[in-house]
Amino acid sequence: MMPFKEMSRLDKLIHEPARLSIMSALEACSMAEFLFLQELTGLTKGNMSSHLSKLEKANYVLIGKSFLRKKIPQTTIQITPTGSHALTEYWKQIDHIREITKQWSKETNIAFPG
Amino acid sequence: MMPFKEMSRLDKLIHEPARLSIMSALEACSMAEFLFLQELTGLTKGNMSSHLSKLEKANYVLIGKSFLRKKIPQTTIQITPTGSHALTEYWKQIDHIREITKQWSKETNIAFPG
DNA sequence: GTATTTAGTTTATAATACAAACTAGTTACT
DNA sequence: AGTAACTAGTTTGTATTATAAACTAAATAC
Repeated sequence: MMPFKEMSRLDKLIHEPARLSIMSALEACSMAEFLFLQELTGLTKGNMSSHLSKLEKANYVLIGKSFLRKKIPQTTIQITPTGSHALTEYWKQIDHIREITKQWSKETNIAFPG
Repeated sequence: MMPFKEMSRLDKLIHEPARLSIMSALEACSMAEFLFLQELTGLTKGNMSSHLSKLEKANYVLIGKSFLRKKIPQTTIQITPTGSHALTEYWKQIDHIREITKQWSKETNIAFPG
């Protein structure tokens, strides 16, 4: 069993820490504002913006632009079913990797103890 | 509670999938040869070499060069206590993040149900 | 009417993952 | 003996990308 090749198949769009935090936050809220999300994650605006663009391009999030009282721009972000599924799969994959790594480790330590 | 900023503190040297697979493999074997490790991880030689250099510079692995029958070069790699500790901490951090995210998620869903 | 703030986007830079090209030595072939 | 091809890596170049700095557009303050 070769668990290690599995790691290279991790969804890199989600694996990146900034995006992992965005996706995790969005999974918890049904909808979030740009600035709220920024505060939660501690990212700069520029950073937030570009990461969100990537997530949007992959259809992991839905971005809506509206105006508060027809004046102040407000960007709201939601996770899509696709994104939610991808996040779930990501954690499943992490769990799977850890499990089979542990398993392989046990076998190997019998072969090469100490 | 703001779990999401924690993610940006993940040890990036370990987080990178290629290196995570190297470190996981090394944690299982007490010592591994370059080529064995390459086969396990599915990385190219160039890739292996540069990732190992980075891990060595951080003192996460110990690289030893010897010659088989005084002829064929053989590189052996071991994880160091520092590296082993870093890997353990990495998984701990992942667990912690997941846990507090789940917690935060629960709270948030009470505030914004549906 | 100018200055500052708000809510983002775009651009530029610095880091880095990756593979291709290279090195140094070994074995195979004729 | 001499050349070709293989082995075990390393170094170099390229392409991607994470990040922050600079910019935009509109609103409010003075």
